[in-house]
Parts: sequence; structure tokens; C-alpha cells
Amino acid sequence: MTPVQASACCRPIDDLLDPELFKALSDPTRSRLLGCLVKCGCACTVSDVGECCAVDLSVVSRHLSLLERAGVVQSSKTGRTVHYVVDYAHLCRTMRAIADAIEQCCPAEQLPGCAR
Amino acid sequence: MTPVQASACCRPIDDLLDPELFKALSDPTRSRLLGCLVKCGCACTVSDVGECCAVDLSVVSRHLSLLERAGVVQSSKTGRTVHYVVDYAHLCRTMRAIADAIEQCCPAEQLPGCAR
DNA sequence: TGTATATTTGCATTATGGTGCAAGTACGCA
DNA sequence: TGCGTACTTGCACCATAATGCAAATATACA
Repeated sequence: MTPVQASACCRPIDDLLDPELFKALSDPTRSRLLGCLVKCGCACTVSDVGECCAVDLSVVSRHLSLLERAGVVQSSKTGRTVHYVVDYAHLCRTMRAIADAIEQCCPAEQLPGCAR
Repeated sequence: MTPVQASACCRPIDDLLDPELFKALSDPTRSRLLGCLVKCGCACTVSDVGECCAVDLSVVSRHLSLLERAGVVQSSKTGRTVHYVVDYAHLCRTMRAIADAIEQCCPAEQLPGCAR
């Protein structure tokens, strides 16, 4: 299959390789905030998460809301504090689905050159 | 564990949440090129992959070399043509490792508020 | 009602990165 | 040796996004 033919056919991988998700994980500061939140294992306030990074709290707030828009974390507001928690299940499911989709495309034996 | 304590402790997830990898997958054009290459399932030349996208060939070249630097694809030069092939095994392994590492951090029951 | 706290938003600045064109390099072939 | 092909690199331009500060908003509490 040529690249053009391959691009024409629709596979699960097309939807799973969502640039928006990866963009959310592609910033070092955001990555650090997320890693902090993942390891923490509980719902954290914006201020708490902010202590992990030497950036302005407004930056933390924006990063967390971006992560939420990407479906990586979820927020809940109680009073004037906002708690963020990692959507563990969704993240794991997505990563494994990507792995599965990629594997599905992988030929048993990788041959040099296209079969055409 | 507070976010600060969590950030201090080192877990597999720290190394796996590599911004460089995600940055490589965060651009729509690059995502399309990779998807094309993944579905193709064989080694493709720069020109061939370029037919999937309406961008300059120089852009394709740069994107593919960036994907290679991120460990997503591998290249081999024969004569004046360069073949790119997806590193299926590495990609799948990485995605599954991320899922595993995230899962490892996930508490059995998600409680609101930090345990402190 | 006034004040303090938690978070968000507006704004200006700066950094990063994607793009196309043109030129350069590398290599095969006549 | 000269020419054509495959790809890469330099450069300028433009879009996007990260950041900090200050101000605004929302809410708890005295």
C-alpha cells in the first residue's frame, strides 16, 4: 500500500492520534504539573499544584484548565477552591487504545520499500 | 500526599511523560504524516509521504526528521532516497508503559481532597 | 457589610514553532 | 563530466502559545 492509499483508508489510529491531546502534554511546565497531579493521586487545589512549579499561579490555572479541556483531568469547584484530579481511567484507556491501533497496522515482517 | 511531596518523589511516570515525544505528535500536519506512515506499514520515501499532505516537501522532510529525533520513526538512506518507517514496537511499548505508570499512581478509590 | 482568600481574566511581552521559497548538497545516470 | 532527481538547509514571515503582572471575580468569614 502506498502512503496515499494508506491515507485514504480510515483506521482507528486516525482518530486516536489526536493532536489536541498530545499538545496538552507537550509543554514542559504542563507536563510537570500533570506528573505532580498523577503522583499525588488525589484531588488537589490550584494553589497546591502551583507549589510544584516556579511559575505564576495564573499560569498554573491556565495550564490546568487546558488539561481539562483535553480530557486529561477533571475539576470540581467547592466554595472558592477548585479541585483538579487526573482522569486516570480515560488516560490509560486512550494510551492503550493508541498502542493497540498502532500494533494493528504493524506488518508481521517489516519489509523495505512499499508493496506496489 | 501533597502535590509538593508527590513532585519530590520519583516515579516511572516522570521519565515517561516526556514533553519531547508528545510535542512530536502535537502538530496536525505531523500527525497526518505519521498516521499515513503507520497505516502504510512499510518504509516510505520522503516524497511518497509528502503526497499525503498539501505542504511543501521541505516541510515534510523537517517533520519526518523531527519524528525521528523523537524516536517515533527510523530512517535509512539508500542512494539519494531516504526511507522512513514507523518504530511500531517502541511506540507501542512507550504508550503501554505510560498507561501502566499512570495506573500505578491511581488510588483504588479516588477521594476528594489530599490526605494530609 | 467589609475584608481576606482562591482563582480567573485581560493585556503586553516574549519565545517557540510551522511554513514556503530559494538555494544548496548528495547521488545516480547518461 | 554534466544533468536530473531526492532531499536538506537557510532564511524570512507569520501564527500560536507561554509567561507575569495587575485587575477582576467569586466566595468565605468576621
